[in-house]
Amino acid sequence: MNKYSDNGVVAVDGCTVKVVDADRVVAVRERMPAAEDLADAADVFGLLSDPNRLRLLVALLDGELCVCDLAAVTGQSESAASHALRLLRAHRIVTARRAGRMAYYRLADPHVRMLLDVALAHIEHTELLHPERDGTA
Amino acid sequence: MNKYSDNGVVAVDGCTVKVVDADRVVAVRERMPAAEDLADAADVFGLLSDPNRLRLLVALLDGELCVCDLAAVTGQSESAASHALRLLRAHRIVTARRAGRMAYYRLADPHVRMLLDVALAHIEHTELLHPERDGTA
DNA sequence: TGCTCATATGAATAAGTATTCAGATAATGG
DNA sequence: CCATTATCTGAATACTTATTCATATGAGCA
Repeated sequence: MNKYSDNGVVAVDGCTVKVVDADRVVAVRERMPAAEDLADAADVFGLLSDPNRLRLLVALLDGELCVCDLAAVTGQSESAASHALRLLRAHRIVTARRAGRMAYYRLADPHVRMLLDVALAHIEHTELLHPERDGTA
Repeated sequence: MNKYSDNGVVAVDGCTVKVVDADRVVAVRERMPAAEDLADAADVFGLLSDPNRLRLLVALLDGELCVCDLAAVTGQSESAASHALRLLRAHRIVTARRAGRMAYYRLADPHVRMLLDVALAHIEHTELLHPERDGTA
């Protein structure tokens, strides 16, 4: 038995809160990542939560592309693409290489690449289960 | 050589758009998942993009918890937790089991579990690189 | 030098989203 | 039953975010 009992109270931010399984609450709280780390992770997920940004990143999985090609691939205006790319660049998810007046963007974050791979794998998997959706655009 | 040339135009939604590498634009567009699938994936990422929801899901990685324990673990009001859980439930990311007046929630989506695992692995990895942040809440 | 094109930016609007509070529902114990 | 407790819900507020349009920057080219 622990110093906390089930069906008791737990101290949260100084004040006490009623809980059902106090031991597990304490244990899970101890395993919870730091607030700052969770905020960072949430930010990354947030950047992936927009269909247009997601399209941009999927397009970049195979290698770099310039802004106008990215706009064409993702079906958005070049201005919208540029805004989106700026956001992604600010979070170091993509990097830009300038060649004359063109800017070539590429995926810079292997962690994001993994998340994209998981998402795409899931999409393909559901395609197999539910082939009523056409996989191409 | 393809029917499209580099530095040409590509048809997008009926109207033509200037591109630099027309072949790649066409190729990438063909590999792009369906809009609906991308929207679904973006939705899932969006659900993971809030720190409080992320905390809820991380807490559920080890098994089910009731609403008041989830509120305690994640440091939010029970009302806020309930709202968040409702959203997650609506998207079938968690499921609820009722036992009397308590509701026990659990992670229901293995795909989301994978995404959480990737995110947590990344957090732990950066912890090792930058130990200035304390891993516990 | 002046013109055009690729990209970037700012500001404004519009749309979406989180959080809170008050109250509703429904189950338990007395 | 009545009071209490756990959870849920709706509506209001405040906040964040996407999208657009107009314009700026800056490179190549005539």
